[in-house]
Amino acid sequence: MSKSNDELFKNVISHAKEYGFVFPSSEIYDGLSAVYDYGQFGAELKNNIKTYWWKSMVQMHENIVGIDSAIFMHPKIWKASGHVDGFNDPMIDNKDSKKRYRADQLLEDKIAKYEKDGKTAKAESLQSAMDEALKNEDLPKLKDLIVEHEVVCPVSGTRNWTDVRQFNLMFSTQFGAMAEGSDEVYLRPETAQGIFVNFLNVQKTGRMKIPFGIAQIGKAFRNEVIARQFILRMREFEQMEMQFFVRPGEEMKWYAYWKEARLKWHLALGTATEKYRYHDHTKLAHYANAAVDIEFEFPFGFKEVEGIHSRTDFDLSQHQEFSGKKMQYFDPELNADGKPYGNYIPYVIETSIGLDRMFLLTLVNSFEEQELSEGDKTDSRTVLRLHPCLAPVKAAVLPLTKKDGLPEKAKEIMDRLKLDHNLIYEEKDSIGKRYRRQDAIGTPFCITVDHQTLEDNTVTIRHRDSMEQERVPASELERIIGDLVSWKNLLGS
RNA sequence: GCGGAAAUAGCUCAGUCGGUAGAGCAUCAGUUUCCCAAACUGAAGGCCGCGGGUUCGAAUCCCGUUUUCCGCUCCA
Repeated sequence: MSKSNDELFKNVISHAKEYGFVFPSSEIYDGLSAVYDYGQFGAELKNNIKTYWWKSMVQMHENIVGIDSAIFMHPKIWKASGHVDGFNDPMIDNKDSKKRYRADQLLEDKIAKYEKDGKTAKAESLQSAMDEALKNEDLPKLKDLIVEHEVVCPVSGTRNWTDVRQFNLMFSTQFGAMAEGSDEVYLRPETAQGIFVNFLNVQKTGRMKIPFGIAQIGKAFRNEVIARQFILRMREFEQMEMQFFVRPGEEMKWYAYWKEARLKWHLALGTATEKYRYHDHTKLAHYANAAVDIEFEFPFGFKEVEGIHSRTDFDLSQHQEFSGKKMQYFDPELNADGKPYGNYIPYVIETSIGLDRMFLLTLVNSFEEQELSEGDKTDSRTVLRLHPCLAPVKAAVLPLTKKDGLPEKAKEIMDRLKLDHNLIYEEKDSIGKRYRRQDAIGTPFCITVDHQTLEDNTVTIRHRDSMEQERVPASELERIIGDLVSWKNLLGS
């Protein structure tokens, strides 16, 4: 990270705290590692990002519906999804090189070496011993095998190993008040499974026809080995994701469609195109046949914000196998041969965006420290150039002074407009200072009531980005502000 | 998890040789001004991250711990 970017990121974090966007969790008790709370303006901004996503995905697509599934799910689901196996890795550290490895991978490498050297018998005996140990989750045995077969660290070349430890990335808790006899359940490590297990419910009750999508916004939990970089990687995080069910064989068409559509969603907010890039996966997860990340250039480099994955029929097939319920769809449409497509397990295209990352992206991208000095008068301001639809506060109503009946007039306007929008009323301090305070939280418009208002019932609207003002009739305010912050501006583009 | 750095007011930071804590900005009350950080007066705000130790005495020295940042590592 370059020094200026480092500074920028630190300033954004300070700003986020100082102006009530993000606080460290449990701060008065020294905080809890990698857990953060959203403050008064942060919660508003986050809600607006959710609304933008939900409206874009659900409201704007007649064939996409939204659900809200529970965080607790049947433990078998995580066996079916592969998380119980995939999220449990036996790890071992080399004390000299300080490198960490997956114990089973070190042994796999050793087996490969034995085979290459023609020591087939040794390879086979190690393989079966390792499989046995992994199956029984016998960690000391894995360590013994590493010692016995003289596995060395590829970096340091030494055999100075720690014990093998299990890293479970899923949080677990006891289901049922009595610890004894209760079952262990996991906090979901992803929201996707809540959609897959409701596939039949939604399809049937919603009379959904393929292709169709199910969207969801919700919390997920991962016990990351290391969680850092502010709210970029947290142990408790929120996902906004949509699973789009398609006919087998048509998945690549829809993959391409969503890849493009999702980037458009980001760019519609006005972010510079060069801040984004696609990152195509070459190494695919076990369930995917194509995957791409949409990455944003944070001050500390390009990082994944959203993923678009072609998940094939892996998840639904797994649930069909583990639950014994048929996860099929009957497609009555006629194919090229004039026959119905018939029964099949749909293929799935997933779009999954990290809400907290999108929040951080929005903060970083809108944060600007402007130099406004003129002549010998030094001046500057910090402004969040948020899209009006995302801004926590849509407008501030400000009487120019505290007397001459201006506050009364301003409150009258405030009472009318607050029926539609989240507003702030403020009469303390000079007008310039109040403008700057609103800039700092990204309020796009300031409505100023002055002496002329009392004469002809006009007010000024001061625009955050240009700092310019226009005078409009107070009676027109509802329409004008309504138009300026309307979702139409964002969804229509 | 390893290594490095840091932690003092809401924010950014100063604090000398170990002698009971300061600035700027922000906040609150008031006077004055009235369209882009005005000025003045006053107030509030601190277990110097936490816990031990050394010392007559610790923000300061030592040990531990927590949290954060950076680099590794991890991220099916």
